[in-house]
Amino acid sequence: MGGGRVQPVRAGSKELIREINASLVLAELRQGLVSRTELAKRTGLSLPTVSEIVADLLNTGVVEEREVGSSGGGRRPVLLGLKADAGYVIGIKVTETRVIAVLTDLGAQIVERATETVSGGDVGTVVRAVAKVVRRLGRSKQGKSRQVYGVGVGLAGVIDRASGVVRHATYADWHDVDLAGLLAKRIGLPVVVDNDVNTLVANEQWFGAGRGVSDVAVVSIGRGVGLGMVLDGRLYRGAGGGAGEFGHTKVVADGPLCACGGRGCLETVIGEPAILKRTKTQDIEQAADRARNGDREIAEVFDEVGRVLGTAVGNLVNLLNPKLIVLAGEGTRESDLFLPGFDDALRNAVFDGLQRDLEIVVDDWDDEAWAQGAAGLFLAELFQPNLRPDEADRPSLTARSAS
Amino acid sequence: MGGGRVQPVRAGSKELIREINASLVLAELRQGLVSRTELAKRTGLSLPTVSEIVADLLNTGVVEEREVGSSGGGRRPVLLGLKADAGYVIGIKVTETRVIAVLTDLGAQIVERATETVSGGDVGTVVRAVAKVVRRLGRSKQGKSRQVYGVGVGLAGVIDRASGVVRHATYADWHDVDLAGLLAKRIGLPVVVDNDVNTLVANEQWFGAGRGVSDVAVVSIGRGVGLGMVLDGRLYRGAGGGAGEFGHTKVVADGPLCACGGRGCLETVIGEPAILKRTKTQDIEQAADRARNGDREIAEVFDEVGRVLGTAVGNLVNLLNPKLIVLAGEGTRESDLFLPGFDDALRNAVFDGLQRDLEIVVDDWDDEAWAQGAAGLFLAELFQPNLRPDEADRPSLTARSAS
DNA sequence: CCACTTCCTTCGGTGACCTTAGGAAGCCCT
DNA sequence: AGGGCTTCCTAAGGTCACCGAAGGAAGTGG
Repeated sequence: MGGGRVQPVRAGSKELIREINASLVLAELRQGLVSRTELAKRTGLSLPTVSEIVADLLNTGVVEEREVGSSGGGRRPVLLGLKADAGYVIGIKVTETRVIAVLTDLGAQIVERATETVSGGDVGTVVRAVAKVVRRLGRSKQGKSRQVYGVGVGLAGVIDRASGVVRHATYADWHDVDLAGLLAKRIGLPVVVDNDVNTLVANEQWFGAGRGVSDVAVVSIGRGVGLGMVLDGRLYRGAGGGAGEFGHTKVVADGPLCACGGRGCLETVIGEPAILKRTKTQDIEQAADRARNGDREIAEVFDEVGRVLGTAVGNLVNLLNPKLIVLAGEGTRESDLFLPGFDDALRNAVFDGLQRDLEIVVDDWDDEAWAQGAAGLFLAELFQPNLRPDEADRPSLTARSAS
Repeated sequence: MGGGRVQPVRAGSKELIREINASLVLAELRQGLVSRTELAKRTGLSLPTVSEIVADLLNTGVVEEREVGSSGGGRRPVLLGLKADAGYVIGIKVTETRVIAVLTDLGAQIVERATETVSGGDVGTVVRAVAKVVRRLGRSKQGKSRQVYGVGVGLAGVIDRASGVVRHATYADWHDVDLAGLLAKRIGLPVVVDNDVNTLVANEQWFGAGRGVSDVAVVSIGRGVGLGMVLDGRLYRGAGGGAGEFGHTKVVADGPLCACGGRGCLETVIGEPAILKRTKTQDIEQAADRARNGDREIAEVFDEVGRVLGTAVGNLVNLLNPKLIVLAGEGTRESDLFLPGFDDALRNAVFDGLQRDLEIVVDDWDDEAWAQGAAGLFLAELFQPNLRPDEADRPSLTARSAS
């Protein structure tokens, strides 16, 4: 049941070696055009090995020889690059009202989009809607069927990623729904389901500000407050997939009642509904506008929101000592109003010495970006070697099929 | 600078395979006596491979053939076991006043002890004291020199484990002291230095309640409050080795001033000095006795301590969703007084659904156990394969020396 | 004492790695 | 234009850890 016992690593074998090394090569190729020789240098592998791996990848069609580089007095290198259109991945963000989907190439660049409205939050409805957009994106406008490697899905809730089971969805009354299984069966593709904040994290880690940084926390603010973490270079999900319930950490003793049943949750102070209530406005934009136009009381509310968030994030830093904090979500649109207070409170809360290398980035994402993140999540799976013993049927670019 | 860029995994090679597989075999052997056939089943390796690896280990002297098991109608298995006295490891806990050292076998069982008093907290003094106990433990009573694989050291502070540099020590004015380097040079053995709570964690993970559990948080309470974490099966230290400053998370807005310069730190509420101050006693035992004998006011203080800690730990659970929480340290001696409040507050703070699989264990450790933990930390190094590319000169049982 | 079971070893094959050598393709200088 | 030099890549051969299959070793039970 999630977490459980440790089987530290998968048993070593020739195939494992090849997967690891192919992944190393692919990881370098994602950074841009590189020659074989350069690849050998960067990965630490010998040149013949790199050549052989590259030959494999060329064969599969994932990589292509691009152009010829320049050199100072010698044979010129053949630059290799990922063949972005060698295949596609679909990323999906499921919200209360809509299913937002994007088709991306292997570089996570968006190629096409599709949306479906849903209502009711019924599982069947959502599955049907997802199947519909996947079908639509699965073929080009000329009607040709596309090579789609799989689908990544993000939604708010507690999700056991290993099994793809939604333990509990935030905006619907789902319990222990095997969404990945249902979808995989329905659309016949590998499906990865994860918490939506984790999709953002994956995107950050692979394509955004967190690229190459091994310890990152992404805090999403908006209606709720979410948290995704990359620890030691890997997305951390907790024993039961429930890590990151940042919005329900208690920050006010005997504070206001939260939808979760607890009292004084962070969300009850800095979530959108809480702000609306305290500013007596209908709409967050309206509140922000007023604050910007001199409404001191409302400005005060935003300032306090920033301070509370700053302290909470500061405590997070004390616990985890990340190198980078990314603030994301709609809530960042009001960052001009709360950032000063946030910064101040953060500085006060963070233990001396953890400050110096800490970086804070505000990154505004729209719904489409979340979907793109979901695609990135699947890509991450695709590009990483299988070190764990379970996950045998994970999708992979590096595990060779028929050679 | 610490953390930094990701080099996801070490390049694959035959040696890596062997290291991984030897580690798998060793991991099984640590659980008890096992036959070759059984090892093959458990590790997923083929029998010939297991035999070969075992042959290697027998050769090295780490493993030995013990006895012959029983079978139902067939050749009886040769049971293999770790040869505990094949070598030793020294674990050391450095405190303000003493250097406590233990010599353990490869099963982390204590074989001998040694202590040195230190005063002043000067780096040179500590190094000399450590060297002294190591020298003493390094030879048996008959004066024969022992095979010692290395030394693990734990002390309170922010420590960059990769380099063994003490960024900041809690009870002394050390900054950026390369303790591991100094010690290694002085005693001529591999040295691993880490935060003392992490030594406890290592012990829990390998030999205690956390054995085989992949997500554990160990909270140490006493004079200060510490936190060590195993996340995804690995000790987590943060980008700069500074993770786990649980004692300096802010729990009271504008609370009392802490030694760290901040306000409202957890330590300022539940640390031993804080309790003494609030109960107006000289000695924590005394306070506890009074509470147990009916002093309502003091009992109230302990109850509140429990509640504050419970909420803080609850928030920790919300963030990380561990499977197990271990409470350790001298502070647990008063657990009868604060546990009820702790439990209550914890239950209220933890997000629904993260509760069900959560386990809480109180584990009282004395100073010697911390030293044993330090030994365990080194053993963990010794038994685990090198997956990372750096750490080339890490001590290891599995990387073969001259065959 | 012979069938049967279980444990372990021996042997040969595969594949991924490496090192070494050498061919290919460019530059530069006389 | 052609020989030297540099750089990039491929070819060939060796090593080693894995595996599967076959078989020897050591028991039990009829």
